[in-house]
Amino acid sequence: MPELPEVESVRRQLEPVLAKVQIADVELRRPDLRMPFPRGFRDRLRGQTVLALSRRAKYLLAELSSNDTLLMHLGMSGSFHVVIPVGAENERPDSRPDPHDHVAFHLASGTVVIFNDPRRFGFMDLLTPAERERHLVLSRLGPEPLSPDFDGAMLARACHGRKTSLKSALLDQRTVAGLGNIYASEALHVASLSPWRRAGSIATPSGAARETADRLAAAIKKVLGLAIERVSARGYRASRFRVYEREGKPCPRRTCPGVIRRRTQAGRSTFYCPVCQR
DNA sequence: ACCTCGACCTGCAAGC
DNA sequence: TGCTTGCAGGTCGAGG
Repeated sequence: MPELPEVESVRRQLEPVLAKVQIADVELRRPDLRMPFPRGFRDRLRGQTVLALSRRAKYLLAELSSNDTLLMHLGMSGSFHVVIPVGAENERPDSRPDPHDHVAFHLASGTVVIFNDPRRFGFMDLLTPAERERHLVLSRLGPEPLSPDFDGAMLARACHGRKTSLKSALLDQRTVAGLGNIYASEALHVASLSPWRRAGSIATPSGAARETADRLAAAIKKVLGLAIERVSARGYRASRFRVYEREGKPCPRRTCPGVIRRRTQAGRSTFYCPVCQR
């Protein structure tokens, strides 16, 4: 489920459970997810204390007392759940273990943190400080959209000269980090911008497009900020979307007579209002 | 260098 | 009921 808001919500839930706690053991129930677990994964984690749990784009980073970083990605279907130890009388001997519970972190407190991922598009990696420093993906990620220094000027710079569509540019993690298929569509609707518009068109040298880039940057912040609140309050999916999965429904913009459409763009569904998004 | 496409893997809903 | 098909919120590598 995870775009930036869902990952941030997971981080907030997990942080108090993991931070300052020692990992007693790690159980790997299969050798790989999207890619194999690194060699020595278990041994390098055992006995480590998690100093902090942070997020960059859609990645979770657990800083360890060894100075290594446990890098985790939820892929398309990854989730964590926390199992707090209870008395043996509460055990359910008849319950089958979930076959998609792939990793179990046994904490010194007795709490167990389980990683579940049916599609196995997620992954975990263990990085030394040097590896983290020059990590090919991390080092190329674009700005954090919710950081104060992300603004229209920054977005315009990232889109300058690009011939791909605005939607594709937003999905490209080097442009802005953390948007996915849902919130890219949502942000474009808030900003009244067509998903098919050329990305470079919001960055003309004349500065005429500057207002457009500002509007889009503000829309991204708004959509993500709101989604974090909703996801954290109500659980996973941020319940109501403006356009996503709303094909055939009226455009939510007051006074707009449009009807939401869905079209495939770069192999993925794009939802938009053909009337007010230009 | 840039961009698009297919592949990765499972589960679920719709259609026949 | 059971089969097949298409679709799903992410990323990466091959190829144009």
